[in-house]
Amino acid sequence: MLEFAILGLLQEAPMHGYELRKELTAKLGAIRAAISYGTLYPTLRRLQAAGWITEADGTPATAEEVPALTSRRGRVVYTITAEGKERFAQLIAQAGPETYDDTGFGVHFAFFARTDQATRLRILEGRRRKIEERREGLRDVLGRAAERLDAYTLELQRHGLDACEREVRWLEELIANERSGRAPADPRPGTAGGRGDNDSPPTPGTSRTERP
Amino acid sequence: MLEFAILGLLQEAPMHGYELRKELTAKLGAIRAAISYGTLYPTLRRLQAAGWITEADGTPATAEEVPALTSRRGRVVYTITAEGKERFAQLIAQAGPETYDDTGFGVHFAFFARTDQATRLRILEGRRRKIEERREGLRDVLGRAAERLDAYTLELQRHGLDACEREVRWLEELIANERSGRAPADPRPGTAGGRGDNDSPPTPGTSRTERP
DNA sequence: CCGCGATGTATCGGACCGATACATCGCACG
DNA sequence: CGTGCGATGTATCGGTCCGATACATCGCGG
Repeated sequence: MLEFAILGLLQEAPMHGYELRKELTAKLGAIRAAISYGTLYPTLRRLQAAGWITEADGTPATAEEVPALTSRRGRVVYTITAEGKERFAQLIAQAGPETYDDTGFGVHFAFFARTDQATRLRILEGRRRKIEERREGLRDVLGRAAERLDAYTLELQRHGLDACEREVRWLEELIANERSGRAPADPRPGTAGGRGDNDSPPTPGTSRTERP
Repeated sequence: MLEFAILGLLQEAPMHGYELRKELTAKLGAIRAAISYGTLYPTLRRLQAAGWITEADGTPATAEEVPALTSRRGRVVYTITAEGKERFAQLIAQAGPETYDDTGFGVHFAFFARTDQATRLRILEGRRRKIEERREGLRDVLGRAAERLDAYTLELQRHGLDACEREVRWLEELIANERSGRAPADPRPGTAGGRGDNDSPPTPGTSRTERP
């Protein structure tokens, strides 16, 4: 999961670890807490060993260029390689059941702008399926086993059920939008959006079309 | 976390591993997927080593009928000990910041029926605080960094923000109920509940008052 | 009588977290 | 002028938990 996110982020710009974590937090703040360095740095080394990213010292390696108003100390800047981009595309294409759990889905969704429409649809529908199953499980418990559980546990289930129903509806909307080729959260024309500025094109292609 | 849940469940009845997992799934289905056996069994052994649970063979031990080869594998039934109950109470009393993240909060909440009111209140307020912080972070990103992010990422943040606001409201209700001594999800008298049967007393004491 | 799904116990590699350590930089405050 | 302090930055370690896998028993229908 983290591997996927790093590969995705480094395609926007080369970064060092600390920066990577901040960007990760900004992008994934809705679905998970800040990533731990205890995970980040070992993962970076793993990706580097696999040849998917390369390490470049932050200090002016190319002689006099970039006087660097900051840092003499080794800030290690990572850059994604061609193999890394390929790996990222492969991870998207392979997106399977593990993509449907909470974290996996969120991370993949955050990089939908780099995902082709067919895969987006597949992931959204897989996620919906999974949430529907969870919802049915909760309904079962609330219906059949209600008297076995205490009031607090029941309240927890109710809250969870509500969240499930809400997410299913959200996914339905996204799926409908996806099928009609609109951008996410782009209401069908005629409904006032409320929020004025919505740039970002209808995200038509967005596929990353590697060109060697 | 799992340790806490096991100790809590075994106070209701002795169980073997498989059963424990099913009960765990029923009770925590709203907040997390089924627990893995790769976690459950090692944890059970750890708890046993610590003296908090004891192992008892499920089959009646008829003398020296020891399984020489592939004979009847005993279902291992675990029972909580007095030390285990004490440990559970201690875990509740110590409930700190780790209790405020998604999983930690959910698990503790599921055992609120075994938690004294003061601690319930403390946990609910800590959780609310944490969600409020997450909410502010999301508002920040949506406000300040919106143009840096693509439409999908923004949609994810909006959905997350909505979930945060919803959870804060839910927590407010629970806190208000808690302060007034009502049971959870017990609307103030006068509002029709819609759901007919709501047994479970107002959960007045519910404290487990260990008596040495 | 055979297969098959539910029940049941168990291990192993790997992902990820939280605490901790340490070093540099800019700057506010005395 | 220096001094401490918060942000930046890299790194390790122990521990929790997951997912895949393996294996054994039981009841049931075909």
